[in-house]
Formats: sequence, structure tokens, C-alpha cells
Amino acid sequence: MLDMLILAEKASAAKHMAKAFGGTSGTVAGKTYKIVHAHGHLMEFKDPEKMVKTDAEKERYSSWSDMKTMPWNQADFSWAKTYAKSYNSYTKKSKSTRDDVNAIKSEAANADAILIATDNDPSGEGDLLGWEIVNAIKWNKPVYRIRFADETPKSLNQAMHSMVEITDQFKQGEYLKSDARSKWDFLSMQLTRISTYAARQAGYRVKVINQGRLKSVIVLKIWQQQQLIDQYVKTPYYEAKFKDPAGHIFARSLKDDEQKQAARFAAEKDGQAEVDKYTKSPVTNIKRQHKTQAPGALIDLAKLGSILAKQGFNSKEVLATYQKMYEAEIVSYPRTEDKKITQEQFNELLSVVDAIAQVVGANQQLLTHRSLRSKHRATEAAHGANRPGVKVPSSLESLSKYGPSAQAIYRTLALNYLAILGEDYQFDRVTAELKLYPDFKTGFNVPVQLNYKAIFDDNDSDDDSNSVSDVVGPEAEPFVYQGANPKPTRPSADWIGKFLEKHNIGTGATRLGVQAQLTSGKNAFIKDQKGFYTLTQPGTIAAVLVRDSWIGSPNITKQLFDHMDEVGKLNESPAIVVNSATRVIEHDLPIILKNSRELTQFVGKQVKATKKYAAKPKTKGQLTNGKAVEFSSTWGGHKFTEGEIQQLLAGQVISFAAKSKAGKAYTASGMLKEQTYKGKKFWGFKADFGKK
DNA sequence: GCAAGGTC
Repeated sequence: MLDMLILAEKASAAKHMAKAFGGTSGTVAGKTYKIVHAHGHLMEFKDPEKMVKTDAEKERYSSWSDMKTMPWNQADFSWAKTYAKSYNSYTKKSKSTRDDVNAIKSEAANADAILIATDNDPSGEGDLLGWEIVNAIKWNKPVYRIRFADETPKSLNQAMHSMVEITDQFKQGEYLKSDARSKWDFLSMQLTRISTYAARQAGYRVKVINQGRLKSVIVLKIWQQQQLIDQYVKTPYYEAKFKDPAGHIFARSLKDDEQKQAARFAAEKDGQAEVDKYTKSPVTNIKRQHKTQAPGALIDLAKLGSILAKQGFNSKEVLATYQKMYEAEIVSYPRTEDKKITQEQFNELLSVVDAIAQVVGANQQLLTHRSLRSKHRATEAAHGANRPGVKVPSSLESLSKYGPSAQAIYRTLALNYLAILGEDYQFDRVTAELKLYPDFKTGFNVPVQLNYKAIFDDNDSDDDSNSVSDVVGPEAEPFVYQGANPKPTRPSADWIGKFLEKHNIGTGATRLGVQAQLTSGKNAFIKDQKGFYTLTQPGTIAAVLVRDSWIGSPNITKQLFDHMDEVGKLNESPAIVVNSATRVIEHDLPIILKNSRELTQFVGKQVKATKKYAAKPKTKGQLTNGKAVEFSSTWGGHKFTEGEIQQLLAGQVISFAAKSKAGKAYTASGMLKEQTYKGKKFWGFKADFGKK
């Protein structure tokens, strides 16, 4: 008999645990164990109509077109889960997780306790996916939990000595808050049904108009920015500034609109008149201050995606290629939320940094800072920030087999990591002012030693004074400076990434994932051109529909997360959080319907109807028992005549000339019947092929 | 046909 079945989140974690404990089974911390692993969530909610009991409820929760069925009553749902379908993007195969769950179940039969050893995500996701499996196998013996700082042997062994019992899942905050989050998001799917209905009502023959906490916020933000760009009118202004012989500009710092208005003129002649009030002035108070700057943070997946987007790689391909490189252990775990690394992780990589530098062509003599700066160090980082792996490729070229962006991924990751082994950037900050007009000042940086910047510079800093002479003065002349109100930024992958990060929406991985989703497929909402985003027609529809809604606001995620934290601390009931989703639907439903009436104004002509999504004409009528039914008015290329419709409603068999999909003509016989398609009931003509 | 969160 086993003491303990250790449940890891994924294969790589199970492998690290086996290495740390001395095999996939054995003895650790005085207990016999066996390690098994999931691969993320193995279970997911059933469809809404399969989580309710009565026929009336099933009908209500199947509807995409009756707005009176929403908001849903979450108390109607059993919240039952089913085996997830896992889709492998490079074999392009979808497979049920049933076998994985059963395999864990049979191993568990020999154990006294299950140890949930999934990731310790701040959102509680690891706890949720662990409990999903424990519940799915109907486990009713003790459950324990470990949380580890990282997956190095030292940290994993330490964790084994501080496991806690969590057998009552309803008292475990991490589980409760994550469960509430998943129910909230599930309920938000109503907004997709509402939006799809609203767009069709407005005459747009769309496929599905997806909405959710991430999707809606992204498309709305892009649309609003596009509006700002479209409405932008360049308004030049003329302002008095000074210039010295080397070209340094001396200007006043204009803090608010009032100051700007006083100093800037709409007409060039007024600007010139202002300039004429000044004379040439000596430069004075020249100060030179030595400054240093440490390397920036390690990049996350969304940032990597945006850097590579500029080089022409799309996010979907980057994600797939990164995953393959991770499986080959050439790069660290992709979907991390960590932006820092632990001391252990730093030490692990230290012995191979010179080899990495050689592969990517970095100057090894710059890698002198061999200790971990506190700004890059975390005490806990399950996977650590995105970085090269311990396995070093023989050359950049050898990486090509992983995908088109493989070399660029490795180069970027490696240089970004190696930069933290460089010394601080050193520069002089030079400032000066005018003797006659001390309000006019200049300031610029003169690089002294590039150090880490010579290894990797993500170009986020706006000082590009490299080419400017550091000789200031001796005097400066007034001139008319022509400026203009700034043009709004073009929406881009980088810009959206920063926006989502600022509002704490999604993780680095899900941010990139959602952007990949929105930019690919036939129903793409976003067109991606080297990282620059524009909305497609369905994307514009999605955005216009959620104007002034709650789902389109970044604030909704903030509120959800704030309340989740309270659930996590057992201060608030999960039901209250889940119910807040219902209030969002209540609020947004009428707004989306109202917005749909303004679609033509912003979207223009309707989407070209494709055969697949063209609305089929429907006939309404009453059966002999009085039941009202609606059914397609055509079948097999034949349009039912008024007489045939009456016969069908009366329950009679009719025959007519039809055409098969292959175009072959034949006589179809049959009657009106209630049928089922993909679990949903509908009325329609049903041919009796046996008697034809 | 629907979400977002894990995973491959």
C-alpha cells in the first residue's frame, strides 16, 4: 500500500519531482509515494443545457435567440464537469482526457492519500485543477497539499516536509476563489449569445460575436483608439525655443494647459513675434552628473511576442515554436507569470551562460556581474521568468527545426537574460540653462559605458542622444519651434500587452493566447500586420456592441479579483462573487441591444453572407395539438408550397422533387418531426429514406 | 456556436 499519490500539474513537473525524490516511486519524507501527472485542467464544465434538469430548463439554456431566457439563474446549474478535450496544435488532434483521469484513478486505488502538488498560482488555478481530478475520481480519503518555491530538488524536498492537510475542499480559500472565478467566466458566455443575436437582428449575418473579460476589453480598446486616430486633427503650434551651435534645444517645461496656452501660438507670425522678444543668450549653470542604470526586468511571453511581431512573426507561430523548444528543454517554461528568478534558478544557469553567449554571439567579456541583483530575485518563482534552459543548442541554425521564429526566440531570450549579467549602464546627465532666461533649460544623457545595453536593449528608454555632442553652449539663439498635438498611438500587440498588464488582466501567456485567438481563423476579429492591429468587420461589430458596457471595461476584472481575494481569505461567500456575473448580464444586455441599433453607423454595409451562415427562411405554424412550431421553409433545394406546409402541420406525409448534396435529383417523402442536432431539439422536415 | 484558465 502506498502512503501517497503525488499529483503533479504536468509532465515536466513530474519529471523534476522524480529527479528530486529519487524516482517516479519510492520513499520521501518518511512516506512511500508514486508520482502521477495531469496536463493542466483535465475537467471542464458541461454545456449549460447539460447542467440543468427539466426539459423546460434545457430549452431555456439552449437558446441563442430568446433574450427573455437571460440572465441565467446560476442556482439552476449543477456545475457538473466533464472530461476536457485537449487539442494539440501541431498534431491538430483533439482528444478526451478520460484516459488520463482513469489512469490517475487506478493508481489512486493503491494509495492512502493524494498529495496535490500542482503549481501554486496566485489565482488558485493549481488548486482548482487538482481538486477537479480528486473529485472526478470520487476520492474520499485524505488530501494534502504542498507548495514549492521552484522545481529545483532542494525546494521540492523542502516542500515535502511542510505539507498540509486540506481534505475539506470547501474550507480551502485557494480552491474556493478559483472555482468562483471559473463560474463567473462561464456565466459571461451569455454575452456572446446576446451579442451574436444582436448583430443578426441588426442584419449582420455573422458567425459568433465572442465577448468576455479579455476579448471585449481588447477589441473595445482597439476600436476606441481607432476612433481617436480617425478623429485626430493635426493642430500645429509655434513656440519660442533656443538652440546652441551643437543643436541642443532649450525650452521651458510647460506643466499644464494654462502654461501651454500662454507659450504656444496657432499662427506662425505670432510665434515669430514671440521669438522677436528674445535675444541670443549665453549658456550657464552647466552640470554634469554621473548616473547608472541596472538592467531592466526579464521579459514575459507577451513582451517577447510583441518584440518578435516587429520582426514579422505572428503570435500563434511564436507560441507553438516556443512550446516545442520548451519540450526540448532549450528554453524555460513558457506560460509562467514570473518576471523574476530564484537564487537556485540563477545558480543552475550560471555554469552555461558562457556557452549561451557563444551561441548567440554576445560579448562574453561583458558578462562580469555574476551575482543576482535583488531587482531580478524572487524568493518564490515556480518556473521563473522566461529564459534560456540549461540545455544549450549547438548553434542558432540548429534551432530551425522547431519553427520559423525559433532562432529569433532563442536570441531574444538569451540576450535579455545575459543582460542581467552585465554591469550597470553608465552615463552622464548633462543639464544647462540660459543666463538671460533661466526658465529655458536643456538636458540630455551622454553614454559613458554601455555595459548591459551592449548586450540587450529593449529600446524602451526614450533617450537616443547618442549622436548628440556633449559640448553645450557657449550661447543659444532663439528660433520658432513648430510642434503639434501628438497623434494617438497606433494599436499594436505591444500596446495592448502593456494595457492589459497595467490593468492586471490575464497572465503573460493568456494575454498572448487571446491575441493569437483574435488574430487567427476565418472569424478573426483583429488583423495583425507586423504587430500592428486593425479590427476586421466582425471585430468592429464586437467592439461597438460593448460600448459603455461593463464587460468591455478593465475595471470588471479588477473588481472580480478583489472579491476573489476576499473569498480566498474566507471573508466573503463565493456565491456573492458568482452572482456578480449575473448583475453584469443584467446591466449589459439592454446596452448591447441598444448598441446594435447603431451598428450601421460604425460598421457600414453588412458582412457578405456566406452560404454557411446565411439565415435560413423559417415557416411558423401550429400543429393539430395547438403547439406552435417553427421550421425551415426549404428542404433539399425545394421550397414548400402553402399546401405542403398545411399538410406538414397536419402531420401528413408529403412527397416532392428534391436534389441531393451531390446534385442528384430524386423524390423525397417524409413528414414534419421533432429532431435533435448536437443535443439540441428542433422541428423540421424529416425524409423517410426507407420508403422513397 | 459561447469564457478564461490551465495544458500540449
